[in-house]
Amino acid sequence: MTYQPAESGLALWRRVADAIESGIAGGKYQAGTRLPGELEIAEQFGVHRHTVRRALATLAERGLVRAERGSGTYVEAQRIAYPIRSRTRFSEIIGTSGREADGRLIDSSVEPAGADLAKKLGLKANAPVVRIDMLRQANRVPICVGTSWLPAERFPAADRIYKTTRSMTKTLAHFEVTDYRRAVTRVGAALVDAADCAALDLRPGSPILLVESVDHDLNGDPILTTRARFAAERIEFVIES
Amino acid sequence: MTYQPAESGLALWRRVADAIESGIAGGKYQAGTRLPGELEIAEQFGVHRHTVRRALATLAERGLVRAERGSGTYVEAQRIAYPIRSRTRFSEIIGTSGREADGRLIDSSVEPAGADLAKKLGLKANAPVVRIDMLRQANRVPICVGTSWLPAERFPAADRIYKTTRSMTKTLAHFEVTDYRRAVTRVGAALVDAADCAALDLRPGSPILLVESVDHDLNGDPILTTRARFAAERIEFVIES
DNA sequence: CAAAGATGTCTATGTCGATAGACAACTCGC
DNA sequence: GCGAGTTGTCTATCGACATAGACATCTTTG
Repeated sequence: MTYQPAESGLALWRRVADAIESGIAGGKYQAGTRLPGELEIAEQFGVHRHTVRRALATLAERGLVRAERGSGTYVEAQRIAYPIRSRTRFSEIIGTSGREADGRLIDSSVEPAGADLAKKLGLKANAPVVRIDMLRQANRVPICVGTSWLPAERFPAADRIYKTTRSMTKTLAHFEVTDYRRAVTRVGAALVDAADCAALDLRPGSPILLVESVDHDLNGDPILTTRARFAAERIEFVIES
Repeated sequence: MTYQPAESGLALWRRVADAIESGIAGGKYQAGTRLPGELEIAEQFGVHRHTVRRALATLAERGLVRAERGSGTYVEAQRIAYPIRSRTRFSEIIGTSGREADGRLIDSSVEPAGADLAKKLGLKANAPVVRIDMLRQANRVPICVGTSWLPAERFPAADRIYKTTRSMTKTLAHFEVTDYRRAVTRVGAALVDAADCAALDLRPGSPILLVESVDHDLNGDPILTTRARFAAERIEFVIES
């Protein structure tokens, strides 16, 4: 065989890399253990050793594996557990895992709410909302990018507060909302697009977790809805019922 | 420019296809609406129109969009909402959405539990468990493949029951477990591997949702743990807190 | 120390991916 | 009915992808 991309649009080395990465994510190759040799992997996938080398090179560059000359290639990585429950706070979760949480404001504005947004926040159509685009990191590693919307009437200039506090919890506290609850979370998966690719420091074709959420205050009134994209290779959601 | 895969291992047309698919999943292009013209998309991504055409062709083949000659290309798809709560039943969820649920047994056996598995099911190390590999469909469209494990002592020959009932709920009912609860669910995302690619009828490089779950009976004793891979393009999880 | 086995690097060759340009066929609005 | 704008199809060119084989360099084991 020479070159048979089989209509998938994925380079062969990329398919091999993805398969190994899946193996690591799925527990087939555990952290610290040694991967099979390059020749063995090549035989397993029915490809040339050079193709395997290219796959491993990209995994090594991303810090997922580490090649040791003369010895073998070893698994490095581990995902952060991200619990989703009624009390879900980015900075708390990251902090509890022993990492330093950070939120950067990318852009913001006040806009009229579309139909979908107004319904989620319990507002009249075209009521003003504050839009906050942000990038969240753990130990300087980007975890997710996303957009939050808050009712502008109740939370005027929430974006300016967020810019200085770098935390949504602290921003809400500014408006006397000392506690709030996650009401609903929707989780899907997709492939990263070009813009997020740069923001999250991912490769094109990496999987991302799409999250859409609504938070209520203690009276049950919606105060915040968010659409975020998480780097799937760095995060795993945990839901306890 | 000629050919610049930019180290990603993804064909350019594939990156464009993924971006458009993300746009559909993320709500940028809503169902029924018209996509921008081929030339416009080409300009937007800085690629040739042929490249865009190839991207759209694959999306059309998968039923995500529909091209109308002389007029434009239109969005078709919509994902199934899959609620995750303490009462989570595949057949119920699919049935409620107006689709026909089906479960096919792929393989099964009785094995000693590994350390991880024994802990999840509250068993002693190496206690026997029934392993059930299955493929689940909605209207004959594959939704997920996965493996369930049950304590073999309490649920002997559970695999044979599953084979005939094609439902885990009915299988448990055979053993006088009329009700049970989801205790914990872990959700991640990855890229599909070769085996699941065939089973789920996906293209290589498609994103999948990884789900690991544990169910308890009403006494709080673990009775069932599952590791499943869902086709992300057909499903979206909903968590209400 | 020596041999086996692992990763690292080089050269060469055939096929596919992406571009470029041109034209056909169809839809819609005026 | 006509023209602008859209999707559908063709030919040609050039660089990247995958293969093939050979050899260097390092680690581990006996």
